[in-house]
Amino acid sequence: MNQAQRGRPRDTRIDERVLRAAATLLLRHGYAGLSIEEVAERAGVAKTTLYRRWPTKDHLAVAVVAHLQDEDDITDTGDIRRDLSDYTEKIATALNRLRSAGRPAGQDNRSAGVVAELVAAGARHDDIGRMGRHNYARRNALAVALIERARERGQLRADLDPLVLLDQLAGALYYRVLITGAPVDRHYAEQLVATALDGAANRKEAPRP
Amino acid sequence: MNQAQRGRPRDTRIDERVLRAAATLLLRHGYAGLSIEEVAERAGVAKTTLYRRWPTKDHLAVAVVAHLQDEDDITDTGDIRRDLSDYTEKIATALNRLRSAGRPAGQDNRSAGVVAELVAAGARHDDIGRMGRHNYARRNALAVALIERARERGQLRADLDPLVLLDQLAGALYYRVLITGAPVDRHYAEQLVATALDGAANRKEAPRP
Amino acid sequence: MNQAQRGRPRDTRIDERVLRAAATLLLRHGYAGLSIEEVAERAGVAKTTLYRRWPTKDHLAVAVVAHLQDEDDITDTGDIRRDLSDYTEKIATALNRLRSAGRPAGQDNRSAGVVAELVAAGARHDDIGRMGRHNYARRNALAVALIERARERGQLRADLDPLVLLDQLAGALYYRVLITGAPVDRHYAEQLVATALDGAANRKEAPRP
Amino acid sequence: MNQAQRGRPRDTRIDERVLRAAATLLLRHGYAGLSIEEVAERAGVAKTTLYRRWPTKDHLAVAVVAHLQDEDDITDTGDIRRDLSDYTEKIATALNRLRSAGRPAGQDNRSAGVVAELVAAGARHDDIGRMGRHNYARRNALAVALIERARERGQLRADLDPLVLLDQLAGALYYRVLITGAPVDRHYAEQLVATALDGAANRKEAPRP
DNA sequence: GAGTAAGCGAGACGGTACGTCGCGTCTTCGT
DNA sequence: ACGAAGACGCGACGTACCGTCTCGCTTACTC
Repeated sequence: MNQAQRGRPRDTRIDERVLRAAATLLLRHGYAGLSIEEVAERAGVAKTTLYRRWPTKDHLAVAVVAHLQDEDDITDTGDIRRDLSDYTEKIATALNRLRSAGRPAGQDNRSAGVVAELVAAGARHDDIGRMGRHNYARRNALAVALIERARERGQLRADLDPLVLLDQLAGALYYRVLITGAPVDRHYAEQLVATALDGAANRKEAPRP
Repeated sequence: MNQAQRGRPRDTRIDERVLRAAATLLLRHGYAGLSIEEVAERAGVAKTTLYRRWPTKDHLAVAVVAHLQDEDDITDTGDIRRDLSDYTEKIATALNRLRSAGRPAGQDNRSAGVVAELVAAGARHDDIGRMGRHNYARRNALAVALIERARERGQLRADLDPLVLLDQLAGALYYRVLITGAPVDRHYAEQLVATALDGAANRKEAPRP
Repeated sequence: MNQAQRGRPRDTRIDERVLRAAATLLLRHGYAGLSIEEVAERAGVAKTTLYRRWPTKDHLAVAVVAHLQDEDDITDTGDIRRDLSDYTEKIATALNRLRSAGRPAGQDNRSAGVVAELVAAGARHDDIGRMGRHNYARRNALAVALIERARERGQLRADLDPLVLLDQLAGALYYRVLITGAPVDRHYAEQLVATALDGAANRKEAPRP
Repeated sequence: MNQAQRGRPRDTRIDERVLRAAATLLLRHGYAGLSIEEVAERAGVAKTTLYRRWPTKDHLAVAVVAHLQDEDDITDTGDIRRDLSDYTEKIATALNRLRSAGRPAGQDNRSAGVVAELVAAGARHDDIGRMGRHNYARRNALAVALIERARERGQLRADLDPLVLLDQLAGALYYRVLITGAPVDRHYAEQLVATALDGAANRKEAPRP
């Protein structure tokens, strides 16, 4: 059965207030600008209360970002080219949100760092890392299913490894956001999908004789 | 001509000693385990001397990694498939070095974090970010030239955007290392290149009707 | 009524431990030998805790000395000559304690410096200066009262300014300790009082005709 | 004979420039505001050059103040009351110069600290201490001679210890400047001398029965 | 409705590094 | 030698945040 409740129950409104305050700080001042001390003050909450829910600043930050990103689900229209473009664009949108949210204007490097710090957080704490990988696996599983169905319809090569294709799409986005700083948008998503599906090799001539 | 020398010249052996000490710490204990205080002590150097050369722990860390990675140049054998595989593998090797160096065994998450922290460092300090992007641009320029030559030889599509192809190759590697934690090796590099060149679409039938 | 207690109360034993450790260092190695870092270590206390109570090394040093000097009160026997000698001697004793405490032997210059550094501390920080002057004013007020009573008994001149007399007594002591390095003891105190009371002028002849 | 000169002779104009720069800093920002680094820069002189002349910041500071104070000599008019008042006032003037020089307005505590820091400097370095005491002894010797002559003229008690009288005069001044912060001026000097010469005791009645 | 177990606000505490400051020494070149 | 320039070692400073703790008070559920 349910564990009988003992003692005063947690005030659920607090989570909301804290996450909002933390999100503000995180997006405005980057990861370093997110200090537990200030979050507590802004949320009108004691530090103790914070630590009771998120054992670490890293955990809090992850929760903030998870809270920001609404679940994007995958649509299957039968047109794999379009479905993959949609999927890719959704990832791009989420990344862009983290990248530029709350920024005055121009290229916002700071928040690009937020993504990196989250990755680092995953490396610092096993549980965060596991959770992150689990989430990615879950998301990927849906995309893999999409690809499988297209393959069964004969739209994709029979020997294609779906994960490799996904690596190429999502990877390119992360690479741009994290490393080169180049922009990612709908157009880039489509270009990516086109290149990935049609191949870079020239098929007019014998690609491999 | 040469600027006349003013004052006592910097002791060049110090850079060497410091970078070595820092590299040891960074690879052994991850980014958090890299403390200026201890680097100074191990290198037998005053903390002020460190700060005179690297204004920040982030700057030092970047310098360390730059120092670790020997310049990988690109070879052009005429076989684009092989050249790209080599190039991709070189990146993978560099990433793996950061990932697992000094780790006892098994999957080493900690050092995956090093890459992430370096990215974050680039986001925290404009100068580091600029320098990083500049370096990537330089490396990419060589690869772009390689691709252009192959295209002129008729091996690649005329309408191919070389940068997109490179994003797909390098991006997939970074994605695996940073996000999913999957392994990257020679085999993966080849698989990546094959998928990218030949395309995911099934060409036996009409790819786009 | 009493302010309701908020938060964890300060651990009062810490003050004791810190002041003891600081006193040891101060008396043994002089002002320069008093380092917050080492006090913290010896007292088994975090540096932050120290700074929470004494915002500055100067503040700590003042607190240490204040803690060393037990309140010397003034006795009124009716014999002003004796009372002033006692008072003067008490000051001398306190100064000597600072001067020679913990010194191996011989003329101890170092600790003469402690007095000077405390004065300098009062000049560096307004709050310390104010507090110091306040304390001296309080002590002087008692002595002034003593003098007033003696004057009412007809033992002192009617037109005497008590503060001037006190300046002459205490000042001579500080002057010796700080400037000339000459010794101050009971005998000197009595000599001082005698000279001050009886005057330097020769009264056998008309001092001012 | 004189040691034959070897090498380039010292540039004598440098002392002047340095002392002026140092005096500015010392009077404007107090002892802590006197930094060798900045003195060197302002004087347009290398730090090395500074250290070749004054082995320590303390030594420099002492030199600065010594340079500021022009030698006050003692005048003997035959009127001991007036001579002592003059002497006392001269000391007061010198102290006031250190106390208020360069201050915007109001009571300037900072520079009161300069005096204290000089005393502390004397405690930190034996040679400074010795030199300081020597100077005071020299000055006092002149005053003692003055007093002796007055005593021989029958103006002062035969059993008077001249040094005690001087302690009372000079001490009171230093005490006010350093400790209580009270003002010292011509009027106070006269009051001091009067009290010291005539005595605090009431001579109308039997002072000591 | 008295007990009691937990939540909560507040703030002290230990700890770890950080980056800074100033001193006094040294090394190099040029005068 | 002296002088300018500036690197270097050293020692401490005061700060910032983290995450833990100890108070007193509040809010439920339970008996």
